[in-house]
Order: sequence, then C-alpha cells, then structure tokens
Amino acid sequence: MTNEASPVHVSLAERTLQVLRELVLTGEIPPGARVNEVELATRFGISRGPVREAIRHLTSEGLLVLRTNRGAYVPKADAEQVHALFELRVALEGEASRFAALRRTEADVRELRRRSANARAGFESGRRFPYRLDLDFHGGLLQAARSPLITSQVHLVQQQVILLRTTTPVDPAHSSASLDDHDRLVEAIEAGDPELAAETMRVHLHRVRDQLLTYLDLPERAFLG
Amino acid sequence: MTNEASPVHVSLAERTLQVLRELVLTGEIPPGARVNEVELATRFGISRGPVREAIRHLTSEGLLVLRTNRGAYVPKADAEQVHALFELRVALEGEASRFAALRRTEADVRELRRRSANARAGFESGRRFPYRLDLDFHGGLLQAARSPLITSQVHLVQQQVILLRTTTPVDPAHSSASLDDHDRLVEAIEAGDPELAAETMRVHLHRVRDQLLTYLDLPERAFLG
DNA sequence: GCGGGTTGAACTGTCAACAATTGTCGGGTC
DNA sequence: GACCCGACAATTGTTGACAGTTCAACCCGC
Repeated sequence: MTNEASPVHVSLAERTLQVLRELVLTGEIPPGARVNEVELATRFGISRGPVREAIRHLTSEGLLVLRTNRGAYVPKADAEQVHALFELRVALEGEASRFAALRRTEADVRELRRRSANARAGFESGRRFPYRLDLDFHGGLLQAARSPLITSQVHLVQQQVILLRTTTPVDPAHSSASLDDHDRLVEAIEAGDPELAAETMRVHLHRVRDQLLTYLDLPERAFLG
Repeated sequence: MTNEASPVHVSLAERTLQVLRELVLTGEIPPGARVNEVELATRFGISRGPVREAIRHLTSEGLLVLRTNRGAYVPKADAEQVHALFELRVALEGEASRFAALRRTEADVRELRRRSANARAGFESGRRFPYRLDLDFHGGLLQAARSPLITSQVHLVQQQVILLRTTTPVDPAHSSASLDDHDRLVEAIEAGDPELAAETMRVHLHRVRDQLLTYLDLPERAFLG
C-alpha cells in the first residue's frame, strides 16, 4: 500500500526533524526562543550533526530563522508578515478551490462534508488545538483539487499559520463564521463553480487573517488571566 | 545600502550552495546525474559537511532529489510534473499579476517596459540563456506586486523552469508570441485591471507550458544534430 | 562614575575518522 | 542455465574534536 520507498531505518536527522517540528508547532519552543544545537543534541542523546540538519530543514520550511554564527530562532511574526503570509495563502488556496470545483468527485464532496462536521464538533467540544481541525478541512479541499505541488506548498503555509496560533487565542464568534464559510465552500465545489469557490475561499481567508491580526500585537498576559 | 546583515565571512556551506546551484541550473550537472558528496568536497577542497548542507538545501528548493543512503540526483521531469509545476506557477503569478495591477507605480510600468524591450532584444540577438531574460521580466512584475512571500515562492518555481529549459530547445515562434504576451500584460497592469492582468498571465503561462511539453519527451539527439 | 578596549565563555562552523547501509560481483546450488 | 547467498566496494549517516565568531561582562584609565 505504501507507494514510495519505506526504509526500515529512518535516519536520526529525519526523526529529529519530526520531533523538533512538533516542539515548535505546539509552542513548547515558543516564538522568540533560541534553538541551541548542543542542548538539543544532548537532550536527544545524539551528536550535533543530525540536529543541525533538522534545524536547517525547518529553516527552509519557515519554522525557524537563522542568524549566522548566532543560531536559530523561532520567528515572531508581526502584522506585515501576517499580511504577506495570507497573500500567499490566498493565491494558493484560491487556485486550489478553483481546481476542487472542477475536479471533485462525489466521494470528495462526502469527505469534505465529513471534515466540516468534524471540525464543528471539535470546536464545540473545546479541543486542545481546534484550529488543526480547520486545517484538516482545508486538507480535504486540497485532496479534491488534485494538484500535488500546490498541496505541498499549502501545507507549508499552514504550518506557519499553526505557529501563529500558538500565541493567539481562539475567538468563538470568529470560529462560528469560519465554519459557515466551510459549508458555503462545499456548496460551491459541489456545484462545480470554480469562480464562486475561489471567491468564497478568499472571503474565508481574509476573515481568518483579520482574526489573527486582532490578537497579534496584544501583550501576552492579555489572555492569560 | 544593504538592508540585512552583511557578514564579512560567508560560510563555506553558503558559497558551496551558490556554486552547486549554478552547476545544476546551467546543466553542467545534467538532469538524471548523481551528486556525490566526497567528489564535490575534494573538488572544492573542503570537507563533506558544508557540501552535505548545500545538497540538503538544494533538495528543499527542488533542484535535487534525495534517496536515503543512495545520494542526491538532479531530477528529470516528466509531463505530469510539468503540469503540476505550472499549476503552481499560475496560482502564484496569476495572483502576483492581480497585485501588480493594483499596486504598480509609474516607475514600475517604465521598468516593465524596459525589461520587456530588453528581453526582445536579447532573443533577437541570440543570447546564451534567452529564457533568463523572460524570467527577468517576470521579476519586474513581482517587484510591482509588492508581495514578498509570493515573490520568493515564484523565484523557487522559476528555478525549476530554468532547470527544465536546460534540456529543451528554444522555439522562435513561441518566443515571439511570448514577448507579445508580455506587452499585453504591461498594458493590463498599467490600466489597473487586475482580472485582465491575471487572465493574460494565465494565457501566457499556458503557452510557455505547452512549448515545454512539446519538446519534453523527445530523445535528446532530436535537437543536437 | 564612565566610555573603550580586553578577555573569556558559549556558541556555531568545519573537519577527519568511524559506523552503517546499499548495490555488485562472485561462487555455489538445484 | 537460472537463482540464491555471502563477501566486497562504494557511499551515505554519524560522531567527537578543533577552529573561528559573537556577545557580554569585566577591567582600566580618565
């Protein structure tokens, strides 16, 4: 069932990459924090080589930024970067929506409805990382779009969105509107209307962006107590 | 004038990256060829570390593909991958065209006209890498779009296009049509019509894609003798 | 007290040797 | 003659040590 090579031995670098990525995405290494090669190496009980490799890789994914001779940091985004990020996201997911409307099968539509409902249930039951269910819906849309490169690029952008959300709270009113957007998207895709699908996605993403911007520059204690 | 840190000492890994990237993009290491760590290391008179780092970086740019325990190869594209690549390119440059139409200044338009004319002159005088002048025009458009992340992503896609072109000939008839597309694009951008600009870019890119596909699966000797 | 050079700890950048894996080339067997 | 199997060669994966850079605390003369 595996379509690609499934090596018995996964390299240390690869395993380190996955662990480190999750440490960043969950906020355990928070934005602004420094990533130390030797510290991670001793923590994982390996040498600096694989750790270094993982760090460089995450840098190319945009989850870390590198300063020569000074190490890697988890980036702290400002409003300008959020705007830039969502311009990219709109370009990619707007086009993906177009393709989804043109290429979706009945099974795709069923799957989208399932994920949409799942996201709604997750939000209402107060899960730990509710926005990951939102991204799961978007993943279903990408599946329907059948454009492998656009898909992989969107995944990278989504990681950055997850990183942003480690430092922003979830707004219930916003979430509800977002979930409604999802349903409208499914309608447009099922109807096979690429322009409507793209426009609906655009509106949706601008809503998400604006919610993020609302909380971005607040001091952290604003939603700790 | 430099806006970022300008370190006196550029690391070996960084210099190796730039040299190796150019070796791939010029076709000196042709698609299908294997890249050997020790061979490059001895060739550059350095150790494997920086070479390895450069290879991994180029892998993340899509200029090399990695097979575990078996080294890195310059990818050989098939028709399916070209389609996927141009779906991504249309998404990115379509949106960039929209922004360019909305945000361009008079200076941007002048610069676009200059690059368009420059590309035309270059093609007519039979330069060595004529398609790089095409990409230079596209670079001017990105400047007018003022969307830093979309810009950097387009650059990565353009590198892949350059790689493709190392193994495909230039078709004069196609080039002429492409240059005309450029002029139509400048018109739409100057007129401030985002939808027309995006649609014109779409048409242009599909033309470029189809030219590449025409020559893609021909045996190499077809344009050597 | 206060600026400016100095020194040193903490890091990243680089290297050369060692370990592990993969594909190949034999010889041997059915 | 086709197939399996084991040693070998080539190459990547990993390691620990060394070199160079950066930053900050410290010292010193003023």
